[in-house]
Amino acid sequence: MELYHLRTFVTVAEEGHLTRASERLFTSQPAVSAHIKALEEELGVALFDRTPRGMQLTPAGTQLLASARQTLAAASALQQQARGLQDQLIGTVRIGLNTDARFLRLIALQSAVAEAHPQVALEFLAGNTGANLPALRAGKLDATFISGEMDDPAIRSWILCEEELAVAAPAAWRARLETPDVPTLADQPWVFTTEDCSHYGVMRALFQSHCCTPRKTVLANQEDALAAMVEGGIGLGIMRRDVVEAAQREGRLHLVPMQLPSVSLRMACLAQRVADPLVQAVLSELGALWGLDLALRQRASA
Amino acid sequence: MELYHLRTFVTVAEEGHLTRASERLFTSQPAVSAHIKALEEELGVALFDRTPRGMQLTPAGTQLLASARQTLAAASALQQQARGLQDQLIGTVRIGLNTDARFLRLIALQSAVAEAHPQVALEFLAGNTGANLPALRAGKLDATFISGEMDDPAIRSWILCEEELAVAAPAAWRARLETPDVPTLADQPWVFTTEDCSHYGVMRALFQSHCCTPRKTVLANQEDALAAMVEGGIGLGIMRRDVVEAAQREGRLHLVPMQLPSVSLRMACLAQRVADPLVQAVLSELGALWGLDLALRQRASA
DNA sequence: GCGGGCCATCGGAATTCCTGATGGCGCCTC
DNA sequence: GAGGCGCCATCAGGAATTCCGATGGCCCGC
Repeated sequence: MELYHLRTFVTVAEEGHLTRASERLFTSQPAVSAHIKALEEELGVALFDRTPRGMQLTPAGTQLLASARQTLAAASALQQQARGLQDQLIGTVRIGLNTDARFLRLIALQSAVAEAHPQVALEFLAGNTGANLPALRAGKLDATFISGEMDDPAIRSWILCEEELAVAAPAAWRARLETPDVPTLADQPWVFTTEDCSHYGVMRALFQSHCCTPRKTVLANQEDALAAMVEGGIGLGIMRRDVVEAAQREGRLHLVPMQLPSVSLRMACLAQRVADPLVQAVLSELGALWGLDLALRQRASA
Repeated sequence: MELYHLRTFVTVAEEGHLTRASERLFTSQPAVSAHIKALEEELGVALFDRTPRGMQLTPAGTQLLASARQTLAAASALQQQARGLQDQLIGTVRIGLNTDARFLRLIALQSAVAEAHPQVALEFLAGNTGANLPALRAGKLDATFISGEMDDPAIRSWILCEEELAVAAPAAWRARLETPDVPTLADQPWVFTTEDCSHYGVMRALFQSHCCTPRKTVLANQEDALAAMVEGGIGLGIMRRDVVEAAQREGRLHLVPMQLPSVSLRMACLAQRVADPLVQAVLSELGALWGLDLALRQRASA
């Protein structure tokens, strides 16, 4: 039995599904299946019941899950303690992104961290809110930018700023969208994001409050792709207001005059990693950049 | 970082010596070196100072040693908890031997365990007190028979019986050893055992109390080999009294008329494994065989 | 009855780990 | 001062383990 067996066990227990667990663990489904099989054989206990709908913890599996978490927590505590003992902080911090580098002030962050901790490497990993949270939970990210609300007690997050959103339309649609009402907008084709993206929630809330459903034309889970499709005339989309404004000035997009609620841009990490010196290093410099006091604090109010 | 890294770390810390640690871990010295190197690189901390005399824990290594032990203890607790949850006890118990199977009542033990726990396999691994204790500490044995005193708090042991010992001589030496005094015996050639064998301690104590030293002719660390050498006329040796008596009746050995102190035959296991259901299964059946009440008890008085 | 979802297995590839041999360094003895 | 020994680090090759894409079996829903 090794720690990777336990990580797999815990992840499968949380997902109830081998394929989803393999995605969180960034490995393949047969690998996850083999980990569980090997662990069950070594422990001599069935951890899961296999059902057509997925993996269901057995009573024994439920009892052992806590011990597995304790073992992983002890190992994690050792790693964190080690980082506190380093002469100079050494390591790599993998940070998930959910929007463009300039908006997130990544260059300044990189410089600040490099200045304060020469032996800490940052890895900026493109993603989106929907992919980043699972990767964070799976331990594949050390911290991540996300947008929207966050109420998972296993995750700590700090609000960096409020992202103001706007409805973007192809420049050619300007005339027919001077002062549209919501049903008129719903009747237009839309470029959707994935459901786990905060923009999607804003869009859905908008239409639900007017009892109508937008026509989904296409889906794009990257902001660049969404912007390109809107500019290309495929449909409407929700983007950050400052981006739409800049594009409108350049004649590439039309900003539909409508007020949308903002979403909170956050920096998030696992609650149990908050004390990790590597995470602290990033939070500290990020806080300085955004004029905030991030650190070992109560979780920001949702 | 996996659990085998931590096992290596703890063992090297205890031994202060890569080669000795590799022997305890039943692996090779380069493998142990690589484990430590990999762990130090991952943690970003030097765990040991390399000296010509061996590996010396750094201050950071000393601090992390406790965390490593906690992690291993948590993993071990999970495994024990799993065994308690098995429908039927499943597993293998590796038992170290230090004398012949008949004396240790192994056949009866095997039958009793098989009857009570059909899915528990016993592995009887030949050894001696000197090799068995390191193997037990290294986790390569689950339990072991040993002889002699035991004062290591990390090990629990139960006295099964007192082994009466006797000095055996080649049958041809009968005439010159009718009623020998100790200096006379010391002047004879002797077949030694290794120093970690309890018989060695008895022999040394005998001569030290008379201020003389026996002549070492040859060394044998297996009882069979020792018996063969004594029968072959190479020298004297200390053996179990019942074995010498049986051989004398058959004319193969001469039992030198002299009283020796007895040594305690014990069953030992790691203190932290006492609660392990597999170990409990063996102790329970063994206790029934020897008419004793072994189990979750205070350690037997030394 | 058919298609889809889910997990288990297989064979081959990739990666990791181990081992025997060997080298470098420091210390001790002659 | 030189040589030998002890100890750890490295190397190359082999062994073992793990991973992955493909595929099969079973169950469920339409």
